[in-house]
Amino acid sequence: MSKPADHQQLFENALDRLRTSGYKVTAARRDLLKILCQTGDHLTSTDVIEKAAQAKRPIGRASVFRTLDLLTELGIIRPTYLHRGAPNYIVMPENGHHAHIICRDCSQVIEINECSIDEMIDALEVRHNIEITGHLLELYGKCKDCE
Amino acid sequence: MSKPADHQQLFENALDRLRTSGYKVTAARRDLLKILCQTGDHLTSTDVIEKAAQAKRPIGRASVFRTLDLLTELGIIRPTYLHRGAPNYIVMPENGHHAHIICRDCSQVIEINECSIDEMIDALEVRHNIEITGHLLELYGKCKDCE
DNA sequence: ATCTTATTGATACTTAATCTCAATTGGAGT
DNA sequence: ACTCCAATTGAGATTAAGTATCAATAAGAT
Repeated sequence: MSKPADHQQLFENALDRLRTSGYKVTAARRDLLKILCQTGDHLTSTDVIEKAAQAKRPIGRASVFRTLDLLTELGIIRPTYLHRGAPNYIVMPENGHHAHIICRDCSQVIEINECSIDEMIDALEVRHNIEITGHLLELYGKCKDCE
Repeated sequence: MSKPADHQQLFENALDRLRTSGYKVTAARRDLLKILCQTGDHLTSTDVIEKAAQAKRPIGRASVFRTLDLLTELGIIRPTYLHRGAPNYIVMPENGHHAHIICRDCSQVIEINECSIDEMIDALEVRHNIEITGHLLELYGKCKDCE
């Protein structure tokens, strides 16, 4: 079980992962990561493009998509489907665990911090001979407001 | 723990869910569901559009998108982001459980049938006062071929 | 068999994402 | 600090994905 990391921590860690993976830490990537970490979860690419365009040091459209792809590949962010249309991106913490509940009626998203599937993951690693480095658990249900 | 339902079972069950939700069981919806259930998981909308166009009784582009949206809303299918670009759709079984591992290197998808997070879900239902009807568990790692 | 309403398909349209290529920049090495 | 080179960027063109409109059709209730 782990506490949610604060924004600054997430940001620093993500930068490290970029660096140690051999990619350049450019102004565009730094600024974009800042946007993602500060704003919080569930931004669409359009959201990010908008924010990036309004920044003091604007980032181009193509670079936003490229960076989102790169960060996804590195496991730093993760696209997920909340509503129709474009994916929403979440920033994955260092331990790679993220879980939320989506209400099927109102699409409200409830973030979950307690997550105890570690034992199951251990078993899967052995059974499939694979090293698991992260997960996304999405739960679907009907929230109390929608009952 | 549950066995994976066979295609026919998935299909019949999905039709039932459509019907009991008050939607008409049209030829287009039936054919499209058949495509989804028979072909298996991880088709993109473009894949489905192609298959639907080649069928004996072709289904129009717009109807494919409409039906994919409807089936998603009903929890019968679920978009996920495996690679870049458009989402891939998976057909959710009656029990609403789906889990897979995605290799971060080669994007290979390993389906998982054993899934033991039921106790955890019970606890979450109580804690968040919500009824959970399904989940998607995505695990990220590096498969043996990519080590 | 009839009727009502949901659904469909064709087309036009909007929005999202990708490609290309010259200009720029991070950072390794000197 | 300075130089250099490959990685990265931005602008704009292009392609692909998804949506809207509306007359025609079909499901299924009576």
